[in-house]
Amino acid sequence: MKTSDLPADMLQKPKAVIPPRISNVSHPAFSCAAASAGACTVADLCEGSFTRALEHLSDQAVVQRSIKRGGALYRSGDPLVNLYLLRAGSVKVRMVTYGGAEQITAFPMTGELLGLDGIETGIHACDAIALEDSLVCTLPFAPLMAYCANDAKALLRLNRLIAREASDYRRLLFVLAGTNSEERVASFLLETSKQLAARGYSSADFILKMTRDDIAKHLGMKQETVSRVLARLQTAHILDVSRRHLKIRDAVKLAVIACRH
Amino acid sequence: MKTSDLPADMLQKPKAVIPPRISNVSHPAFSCAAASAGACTVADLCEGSFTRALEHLSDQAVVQRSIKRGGALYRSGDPLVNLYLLRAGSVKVRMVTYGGAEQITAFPMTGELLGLDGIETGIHACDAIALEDSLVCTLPFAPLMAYCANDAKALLRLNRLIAREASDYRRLLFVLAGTNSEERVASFLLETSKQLAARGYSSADFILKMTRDDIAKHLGMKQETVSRVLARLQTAHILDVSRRHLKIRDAVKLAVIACRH
DNA sequence: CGGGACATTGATTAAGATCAATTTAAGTGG
DNA sequence: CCACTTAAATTGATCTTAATCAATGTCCCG
Repeated sequence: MKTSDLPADMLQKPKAVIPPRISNVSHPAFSCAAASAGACTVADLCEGSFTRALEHLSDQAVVQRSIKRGGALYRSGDPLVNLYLLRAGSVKVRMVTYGGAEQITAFPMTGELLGLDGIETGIHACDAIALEDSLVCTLPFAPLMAYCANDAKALLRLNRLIAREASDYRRLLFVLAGTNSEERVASFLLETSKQLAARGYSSADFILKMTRDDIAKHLGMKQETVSRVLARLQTAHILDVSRRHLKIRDAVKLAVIACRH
Repeated sequence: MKTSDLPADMLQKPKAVIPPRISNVSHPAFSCAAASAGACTVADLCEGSFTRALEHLSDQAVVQRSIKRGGALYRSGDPLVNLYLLRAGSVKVRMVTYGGAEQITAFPMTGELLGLDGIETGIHACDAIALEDSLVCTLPFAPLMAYCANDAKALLRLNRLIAREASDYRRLLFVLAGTNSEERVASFLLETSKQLAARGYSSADFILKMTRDDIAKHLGMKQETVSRVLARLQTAHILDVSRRHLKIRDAVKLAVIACRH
């Protein structure tokens, strides 16, 4: 599984649904920068049996799909048909109550697997909304399962991917239940920074793809509080904030704040 | 899959690790009251293929294990060897930070499947601590997976069970991120009430197995606040509270409170 | 019938929500 | 290209909620 040199920002000018250029070796689902940088959620699946599973699938149905900024990859209530591998762009995954309250459960980035929230019931429990024009590979769920049944390693890996979602929520649970607003924002920023670094981007200088309100709805706080915390961290020379553009000036102090409780 | 008439409270005087009495039809893993009442997490697995999987397994390794109140079924850091079906008693599942902060992720009751937090990495991420003397059936994980590979329906069911954990956390996330202390306690009580009802117990008059502090550590608040909220609900004639003994006097009002946000 | 864990209750403080007013940036269409 | 429109972000003043600190009460369990 070597990587292609497909640019990470190929979506700046999204081009319809064009079949991806396939480099000499790699499967379209894995010709992403994230995989090469080791940040792909499914990266450890890239070698060996899971790759074969996907190649098997690709004979019939692995296609790409582009989603415009603000558009939905899937919505709560949709039947689970596919899982999706995020190839470019970024997404928010959210639940919405009848009352309109919104909880953002995750901000997946390139290389991550989307759609697992549909597995429990066969119906998606969340909305997946693009934060910018994005591109995914479609992984039909039923054939994927069928393949895994014939491949013990792939099966274990699939199960681990599903279990990973619970792990992620468990961590977020901890943050929401046990920390104050400053710690929440700090750990969110560190997490984002780490994820970007794993994808080959700067860990200290980046653009947030989501609004303050999105961050607030992820961390269980209000947008005003997010703003104020960022302002405070700026004053303390820990961050440079200019709207969505963020520079981490003192990652150590930020980590200390994140781990205080 | 009919049920046996094994008493639900058989653990009041726990008897060593004695092989279960097997009724004429049922598998030991399913001779629990919860399964008969339809409250078993794995209940929909009880019929058909999954039962065969477990019968297959029982030839080799399905054993029961008892845990004393306060004892650990498994601990964070333990390798995943078994999943466990809770047959009697109750449990808290928790994470603990280096700093000693504790987050209780769930209070499983009879019929629920334990140990899924070990699947992602092969190492358990949580502690499972008995809130009272309890009894579990041991389900060796590796053979279970091996069996599922041969049975497409069982495989899907296993995956759904794993995904269910994420669903539960997602719901809790919502509560922690979006509601005040009164709403949190109200939804916790309603949830508990519902689960008990599903197991054939009274939904309006029950004994909590956990301390106020456990509830607090589940809901992201302080024990004093839990106490005060309960007192307020008592004053409002919605509850009758006497330490762990709880009566729900007005389930409708309680539900209104739980859904306010 | 102690002793210790658990629970309740009160007084005070601090953190974050809420309400409200600007400011800033980014599109959009003439 | 500029004026106009609008979504997003910031900032301030005030209010509410729950945390904190502290004392007391009570029920099991050995």
